[in-house]
Amino acid sequence: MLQVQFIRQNKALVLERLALKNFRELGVVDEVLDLDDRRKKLTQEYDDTQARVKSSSKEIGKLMSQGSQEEAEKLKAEVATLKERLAPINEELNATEKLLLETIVKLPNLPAAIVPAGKTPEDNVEVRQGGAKPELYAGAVPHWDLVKKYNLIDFELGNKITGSGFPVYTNKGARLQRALQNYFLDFNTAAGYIEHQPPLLVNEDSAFGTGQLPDKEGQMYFATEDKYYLIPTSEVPLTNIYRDDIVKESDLPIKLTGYTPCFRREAGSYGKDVRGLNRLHQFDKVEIVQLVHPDKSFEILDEMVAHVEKLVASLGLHYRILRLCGGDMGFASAITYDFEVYSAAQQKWLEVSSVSNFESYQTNRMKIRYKDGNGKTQLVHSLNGSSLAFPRILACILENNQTAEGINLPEVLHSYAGFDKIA
RNA sequence: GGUGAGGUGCCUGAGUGGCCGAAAGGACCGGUUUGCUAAACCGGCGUACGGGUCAAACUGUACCGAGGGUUCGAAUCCCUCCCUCACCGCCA
Repeated sequence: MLQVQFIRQNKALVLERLALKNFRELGVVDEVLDLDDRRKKLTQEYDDTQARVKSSSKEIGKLMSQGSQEEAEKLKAEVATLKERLAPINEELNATEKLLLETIVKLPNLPAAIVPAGKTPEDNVEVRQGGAKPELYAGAVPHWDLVKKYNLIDFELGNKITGSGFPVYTNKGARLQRALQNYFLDFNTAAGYIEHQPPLLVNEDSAFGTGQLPDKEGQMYFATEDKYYLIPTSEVPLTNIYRDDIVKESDLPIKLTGYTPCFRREAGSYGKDVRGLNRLHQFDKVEIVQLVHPDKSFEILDEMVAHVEKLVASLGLHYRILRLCGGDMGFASAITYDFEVYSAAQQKWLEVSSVSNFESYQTNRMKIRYKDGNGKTQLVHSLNGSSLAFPRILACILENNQTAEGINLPEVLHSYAGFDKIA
């Protein structure tokens, strides 16, 4: 969430940036400031009164030990009066703080200066393309036909066991998943990311920390009995590792990577966009997360983009990198680059990675800080990116490398998969 | 799931109603000193939200798992919840 202090000092900028993100309820900004004023005033009042209660209480103790019962009783009566005043102040203060929090979390992060204006994906700016556009042979088909033909994925079986969007990977399809996992993780750890295997269910605090709560409950599966959320991405448990911590400045940057299944309800999605592997309720992803010094986050964002680009390129896929416009960015992000790979058989671009700088938006929620040279506590910046999400990568690998004789795997996967061709 | 014990600062650990934001030791930071890959000594060393200040200094309040209660006063007493550990049960 945004910092009140920052909003107070940069109100005009905040309003302008929020508008770029197509955030309409600009009145929320004033609400936040009013509530914060009120909070301060009540805090002052409460603290002053409480200070008097405390000093009187000490006095009472002294009087009693001196045997001055009468004096003590008089003071007790005074304290009782003060405490009567204290209760309603405290109640109002708590209510105000709660409302302030509920209000300020409605504000999305401010888009960075270089974020393009716009409302829809059409307004995203293409930064660059890479890889060769695949030429398919005449008999080429989409991946949902290929996986059937070669027995790689059974969607119907997933329907039977669970429901739609929960595919069963079989034979070389399953093995390929395992290959992707190992390849991606090795690629990330080679770049200094520390591998983690986090829980797949998280508590409410964690879901709040990365910005899934409030408001996005509907996107997550929820285990009601224990009040745990199934993670929509490993970003959630990975970033929350450092929740409420003050890390050493010298420990930055902290680089994490992890493989997990991801669970998304994706309520309301339908049609050709969700065909085959294009959109699933359960899918696999390797994530990279960094916690960094605030002065470095944009530099590191570029590094992370370059890192993911190398990975995508190594798979021989035709890709493009988009800088998302204000309207298409996530709620918590200050700037996001999307990676899309080209599916020749579907003749469309498929998003496979999203790399974002959240600046202090998440860390302010999670209270992830470091001490600067002056001993002052500062928020670190958080970033993350997919490196990579499996299903669409898999779809493109299958589709783009199909021949009349079978599917040729990208060379980097040969040793991981244990085979180089699906036939 | 059952029974028992317990949750105190970065760590260990003392503290059963006022003198406790909290002993002591360790770690860490700064300094002094000793001619040796280190020791000794001195000092510092929580967080949050206010006030104050150019910034500090300084200062108020809260926090000893969380929330509530008793009391003039709570780390200390009571209640609820959460968590940890041990043993038993069950089990990958």
